[in-house]
Amino acid sequence: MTGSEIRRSMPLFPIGIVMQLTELTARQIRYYEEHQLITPARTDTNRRLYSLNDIDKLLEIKDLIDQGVNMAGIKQLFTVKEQQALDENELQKQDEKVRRDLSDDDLRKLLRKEFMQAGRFTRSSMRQGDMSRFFH
Amino acid sequence: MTGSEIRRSMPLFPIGIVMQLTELTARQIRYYEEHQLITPARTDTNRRLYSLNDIDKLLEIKDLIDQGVNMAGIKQLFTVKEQQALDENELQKQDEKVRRDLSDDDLRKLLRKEFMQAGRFTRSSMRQGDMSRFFH
DNA sequence: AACCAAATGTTATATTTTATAACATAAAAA
DNA sequence: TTTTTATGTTATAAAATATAACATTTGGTT
Repeated sequence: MTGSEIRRSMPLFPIGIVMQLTELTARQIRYYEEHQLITPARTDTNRRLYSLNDIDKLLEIKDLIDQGVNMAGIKQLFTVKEQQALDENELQKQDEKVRRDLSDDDLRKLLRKEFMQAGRFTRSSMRQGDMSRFFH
Repeated sequence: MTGSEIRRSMPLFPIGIVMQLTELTARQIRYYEEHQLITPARTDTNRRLYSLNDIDKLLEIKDLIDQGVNMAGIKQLFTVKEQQALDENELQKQDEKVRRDLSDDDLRKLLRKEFMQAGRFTRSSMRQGDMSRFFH
């Protein structure tokens, strides 16, 4: 994990600050947590502490809600994006490896990965219908 | 003012977080404020809010105190460094101007500024003796 | 040694913030 | 129309913060 990723995931902000930064109410922020869209850390005295990543997510949530997406939709979007990020990371690592040492076997693996990547968003990982509102 | 400077001066952190990040007690942090080494913002309900800059300063203070510097010394160091930063900014702006349009007059001004800069730390702005412990 | 001031600790009290939970409500979905 | 979803509102308890006063420690002075 890189340094900036560590900093971005460091639990720093109490809910009051997060309210200001996101212009969400405490009720909303806790509700989104209840629906597992974020999982802030806790102090040893049970106070929630949010990271920069959490705040980014909350801003994304706010945006999506404005666009009419519900909790389930947002959750799906997050898992898809998470998967994408992992795939892209994997692709990049593969690319680097290829640049160092390109074997037939690696090439096959790489192509398979990129194929999977290209096929994203056509099926899988989202149950059909849920996201149909995006494609009309 | 640049974007990063704005972010670094944004009041974000309540004192509890600052205590963790700096490993200073609330008493110490407030004491340094009492001596005008930092001036955190206040919420409309009188809670202190510290910026990243404040936190950096507190870490510097901690370091200097470990080295035996007292409040007055730290204050002097801060004003000197502040002045330095302003001078450097000024120098840079002059440099840029020169690159665009170098007149004899500007050249004279620039040289005078750089001369001043070189002579820093020999006298002035610190009363002799206060900082002598640094130069033995 | 006795003293003094600087830096920090400790304690008490009042206010503010946060957590949890329950009930209320408006808008969207079924 | 009835349900569900997202959010508001209210009450209560616990934690965090502000202020101020007094206590303690420590290094330097006399």
